[in-house]
Amino acid sequence: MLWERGYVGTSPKAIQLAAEAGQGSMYHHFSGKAELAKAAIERSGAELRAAAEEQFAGGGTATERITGYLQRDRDVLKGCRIGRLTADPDVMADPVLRAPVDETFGWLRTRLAEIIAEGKKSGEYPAGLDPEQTAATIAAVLQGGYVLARAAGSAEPFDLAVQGLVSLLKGVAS
Amino acid sequence: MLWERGYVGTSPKAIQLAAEAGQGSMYHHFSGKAELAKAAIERSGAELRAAAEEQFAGGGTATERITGYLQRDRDVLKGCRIGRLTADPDVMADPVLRAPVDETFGWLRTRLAEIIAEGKKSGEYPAGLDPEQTAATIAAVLQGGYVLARAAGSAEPFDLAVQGLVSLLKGVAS
DNA sequence: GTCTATACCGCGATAGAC
DNA sequence: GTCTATCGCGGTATAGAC
Repeated sequence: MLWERGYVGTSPKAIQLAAEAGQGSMYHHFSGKAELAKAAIERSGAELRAAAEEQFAGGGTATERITGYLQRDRDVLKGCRIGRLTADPDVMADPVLRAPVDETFGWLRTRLAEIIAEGKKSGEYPAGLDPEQTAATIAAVLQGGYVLARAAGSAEPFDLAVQGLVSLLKGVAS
Repeated sequence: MLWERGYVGTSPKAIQLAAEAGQGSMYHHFSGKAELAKAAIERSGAELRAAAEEQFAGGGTATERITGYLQRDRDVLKGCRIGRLTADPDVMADPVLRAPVDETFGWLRTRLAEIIAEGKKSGEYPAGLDPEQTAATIAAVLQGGYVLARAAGSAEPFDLAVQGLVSLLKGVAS
């Protein structure tokens, strides 16, 4: 529900209805909306990391693993579960809720930078390529691709952006 | 206010307070929240186009104009006024509100593609570079850069992503 | 054209019975 | 642990006076 409607747009009552749980149950197990959201965000972050690592850990060159990650099947029009939360004022205002969002993208950028560094070591990428910068660019293309796709009501801009990035990466690869 | 709190997070009452206008005035000039938001979104879209065109129309090579646009001063942590709306369920669900968002990004991608096509014509970029793809990638890096920056609570990821993209572009340019 | 008053609803949380 | 009842608040809009 966070994914579809965001934090502000999701009410405890709606959650209870979807979970077929009563008010009392919810407030017995969670102190309130924020704590419940925290649990949900941490879970989504863990799932995102697991899904990404599946691609990263597979064999192949750095470019192969990165393009595999970029081009894996995605629910493009629904956007990114974690990324969409950055537009939620209440999430951004609460350090406890922002933390798991921050950590997830921090992990992703670090992991991508490692793979690019490996690609440099193996001679796949030129020595001048900056791993941190390139990692941020890759993560940004995905997040921005979701934004463009949702704006257009079509997955096309996402696919174009990803293809454009892959072409640029192949352009600098030896 | 749309920029800071989004559509769902902005109430008519708050708007009236900020504008020092009464309820009656607002409902006399606008049929309701949606129509008011439509006007605001269209205005933001026009401003975004004007600001971008300022960079695009300046002199210089295609790469210079694109990097000028990418690196211009931005309120990174506040995000993109138009892009953030793609996370708003009520905006996405209403075709009338989504239309100006769609048109703004449509215009931006088209304009960037034109500049890249000019760069190809002048021999700055290789014939194999796809203008539409590259344009989508550039727009996505900006939108995604905002997302990463807001997640991190720092402009750094945005700057890294932009620099990474500029490096890749320069890598394929002759 | 602008004002105040009012209406209706749903949010987020609490209270206290069972 | 779960239930129902209730609370106070603010969102969104309308009514009708001025």
